[in-house]
Formats: sequence, structure tokens, C-alpha cells
Amino acid sequence: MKKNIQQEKPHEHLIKDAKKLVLAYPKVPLTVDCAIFGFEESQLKVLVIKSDLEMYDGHYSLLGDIVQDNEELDEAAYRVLKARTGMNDVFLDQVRAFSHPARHPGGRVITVAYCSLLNINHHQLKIHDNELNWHSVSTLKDMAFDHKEIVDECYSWLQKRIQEHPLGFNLLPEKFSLRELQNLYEAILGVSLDRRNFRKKFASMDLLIDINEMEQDVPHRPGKLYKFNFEKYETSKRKWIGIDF
Amino acid sequence: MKKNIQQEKPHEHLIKDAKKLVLAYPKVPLTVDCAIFGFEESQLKVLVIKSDLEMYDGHYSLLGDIVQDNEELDEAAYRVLKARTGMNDVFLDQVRAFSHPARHPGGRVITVAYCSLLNINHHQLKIHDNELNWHSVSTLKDMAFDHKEIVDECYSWLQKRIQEHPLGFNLLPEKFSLRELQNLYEAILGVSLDRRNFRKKFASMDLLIDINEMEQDVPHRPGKLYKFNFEKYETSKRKWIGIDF
DNA sequence: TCTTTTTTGTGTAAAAAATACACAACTTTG
DNA sequence: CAAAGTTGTGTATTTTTTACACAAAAAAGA
Repeated sequence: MKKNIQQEKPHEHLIKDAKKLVLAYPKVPLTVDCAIFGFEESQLKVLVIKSDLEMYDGHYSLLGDIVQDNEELDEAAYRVLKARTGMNDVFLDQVRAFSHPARHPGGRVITVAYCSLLNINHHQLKIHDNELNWHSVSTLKDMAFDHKEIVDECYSWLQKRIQEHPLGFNLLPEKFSLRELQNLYEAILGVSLDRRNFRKKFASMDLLIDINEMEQDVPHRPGKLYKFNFEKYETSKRKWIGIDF
Repeated sequence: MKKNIQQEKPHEHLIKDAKKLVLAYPKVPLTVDCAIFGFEESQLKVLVIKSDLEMYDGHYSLLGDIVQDNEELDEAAYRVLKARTGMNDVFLDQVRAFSHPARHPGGRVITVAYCSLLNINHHQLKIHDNELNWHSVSTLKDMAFDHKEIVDECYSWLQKRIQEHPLGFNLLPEKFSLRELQNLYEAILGVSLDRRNFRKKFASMDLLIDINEMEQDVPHRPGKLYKFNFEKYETSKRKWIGIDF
């Protein structure tokens, strides 16, 4: 009863013209939105701009733009970032796509959210624009579109990420004190941490370079300054195996 | 020198017609692709189908489809999943968007990748189609489009996720033995784990329900069967705070 | 210049978690 | 009934995490 006649390569069903196929696909408008975080006065801030849609008058929105033809999503996000901050070499990572059909009042627009981290005090950064400003993440509300949801998700993403990867250093100046570093972690995670254990933890990682400089112009005893050893980190990333939930 | 005249509400720049705005946006074809994982014979498998594009003749691709008008991405992914597996209540989560302009030979198509986990032996699941089959993840190569990259990324995502969340149970039958559970973790993480420590770990979590049944039809001493206590897990999710990289 | 305030910098003890490791009992198979 | 393969369990060691206190340094203000 074995059937030996195998119907190999049923060529009759194969599509020859891929271009024609794609031309028939429905298309949707696609944007990127960037949650650009900064750290100032021991607070996590996010860069927002007044919405230019009348129905969202007075509400803030994230920086975003249309994705251009033949532009990668990462490129588009980076373009938005560069256009508004003038900065290069900024940390940027995709978080996820948001696709609720009613998320944009003008009709269906799908957006891909990006999370970006930068040092607010960087010299290249010039937020002259009155409409553009740093807003404390904790007091943010009433944003345009679904941007509050996007910020919330990017913030959660950041909270998790910062515990597992050395992202936080993107928010600090190149040289920083252990107190600044701890303030950063406390602000982002929303917890207070034991100072001695915090320092011990970073000491045991051995990824901070003591540059033998002290803080300047602080209204108290200055602390030592450190740099993060990105090079060592890159070469010694360890893979953690464990089960914990 | 203080300027008191504030230009409040520059209404002249606000956009009234959001619909008109969106109509002017460029549009792109958008798809979803699902990396549907299953676990069989102590191996992680992924559901693949022969590509229907002539230029990818003989190559496998993931299951995917166009995102329809007014369809959410999650919906579209779920629709793909349901159409091919007939299954409901399947684990599904967005991984990320892939947007390389040359990723599709027919022109620009952006895709959003989803990761799905299901029990291969589930009774509703019927992979009759000759062209559709379970392929071992470890031996997968030469896929159509950028689907190998997508699978790799979904697999990495899964490896990380399974250590922090109880996803793995979606790949097992409702009742499973500790050996099956350990085989699953070992296969996905690609490591071997100490049996006693593995069991101790799960015992200490106290999330497995001993249902007082034994394995049937195994060619050796049968082990106890357990269920995962999803209810308890949901109510007792703990937030872990720590720094480790 | 002296006192107050604030912050830096450090160590140890206890608890918890992770790791390494071995043996007896059970079930099936032949 | 012997052999093979697997289940189920405990303890000792090491590592990691946590909790906790005090002296010294610098700045600010009197």
C-alpha cells in the first residue's frame, strides 16, 4: 500500500513575481516614537514636545516621525533623535510596536517605540525650543495619542534593563561619583538602596575605573570620580544561567 | 529686560485635520511572522512551512501573513496561529520588528516577529499539511527572507524569558514529570543541570502542584506528575531588585 | 578658626542561595 | 531474578545577599 509516487516540487504553486505579490499587499502608515530619557536633579526625565494636533492642544507627545521609504526603523528613530538633540552616539533600542487601530485620531497609524538614554548636560544638547522640554517621568500624565502608555512601557523596559545591563552610564557624565550612580539607580528603580552594599556590589564587579579625580563644586565632601570600563565589560560579558520567577 | 509678553497658545500652528495629515503619510506593507515553538523528543522545534516564492524554492519560512486593515498586530499574529494550528489560548508575545529594506525580495515589507509556545501533542493540533512541519531549532538553516535571523532572535528571547517567567509550561502537557520539565530547560538553554538542585529549586518555589498521579507508559520507573500553579504564581509575583551584569 | 552639617569611605556578622556530590529504592525489560 | 535505567532524597561547602555603625573629610556658617 506504499505510495511511491512522490509529488516532488509542485512548481505550479510557486510564486514567480515577488514584486507583484508585494504590490498587492495592503499598506499602513508607520511611525517611530522615541522615549528619550535623561537624568537631572536626581530625577528621571523624558523629552516631550507640545502636540501640534489641535485636538491634543496643551498635551505633550513624544518625539517621533514618519518612517521614510526604504528607511530602517532604527535609522528613522536615530534621525528623530539627531534632529532634535544634535547628538551622535546615543543609546537607542527598540522596545515594541503599538498598533491599536484607534491610537491615532487621524486614522490608523502603527508606531514602533524606541527607548533612548542620554546625558542631559552634554554640551551638544541644546533644547532651545520652548515647546520641547524635559519632563519628570513620575509626574507625567495626559499625553497625546497613546504616548503615556508608550512612556510607561519604555520606563518598565528601562527599569528591567538597567539591572541587567550597564545602560545607566549613558545617563551620566563620563566621570561620575558613586553617589551619582546610586542616585540614578534609586531614581529609576524607585527604591532606596544600602550605600555600603551598593558600593560593594560595584566594587566586586570590577568594572569601574578609579580615575584619581575628585568631584568639583559640590557643597560637601567631594567623592572620587569613576569611569565605566566598557571595554572590559564587552570582553567579559558572562552568560547567567538560572531559574527565577 | 524681562519680557512679559508670552506668546501663549500659538493656535495658528495647530493642525485641525488629523485625518488629512495621516492621509499624506507614506505607507508600507506590514506583516507578522510567528516563531511557533514546540517541544518533542527532548528537542525544541519550530513550525516551518515551505516557502511559496520561487526564488526560495525548497527553503523554509515561518508562518506569517499580512496585517489587515484595522487589525492589531497581536490579532494578526493570533489569526495566523489559529489558522494553522486550530488552537486557542496559545502563548504569544511580540518580540520585535524587522525592517531591513531588502529583507523581502518583492520590495519593502516590514514584519513584526512574534514568539509562540504550544504543546505539540495537543489534540487540537493537526499538522496534516505536508509542507508544514516541525523542525529542530538547532539544525535549522537556509531559511527564506530573514527568517533565520528572526528565529534566532526569538530563540534568544525565549532562552532569556524562560529563566524569568514560567513560559516553559506552555510547551508541556498540563501534567508533567520533573524529568520532562528538566529536559525542557536543558534543551532550551543548551546546558545540563544538576537533577537534585533543579528539583530543589522548583520545590522551594512551591509553584508545582503534586496531583498524586504517576507517569504512564514510560519504559522505566514512573515519576510523579505535577501541574503548574498559575493561580498562585499570578497572585504572588515578586518584584526582584538587584544589579547584575 | 571653630563648630555644625553633610557626605565619604570602609568591615563584619548573619542569613540565604547556589553548588557539588552519592546512594538506596522502584519499575520495567529480558 | 538479574540488569538497566530512573526516581527520589540530604548534607556540606561556597558564594551571595543583607543588615548595620562609625570615623574622617570637606564645606558652610557663625
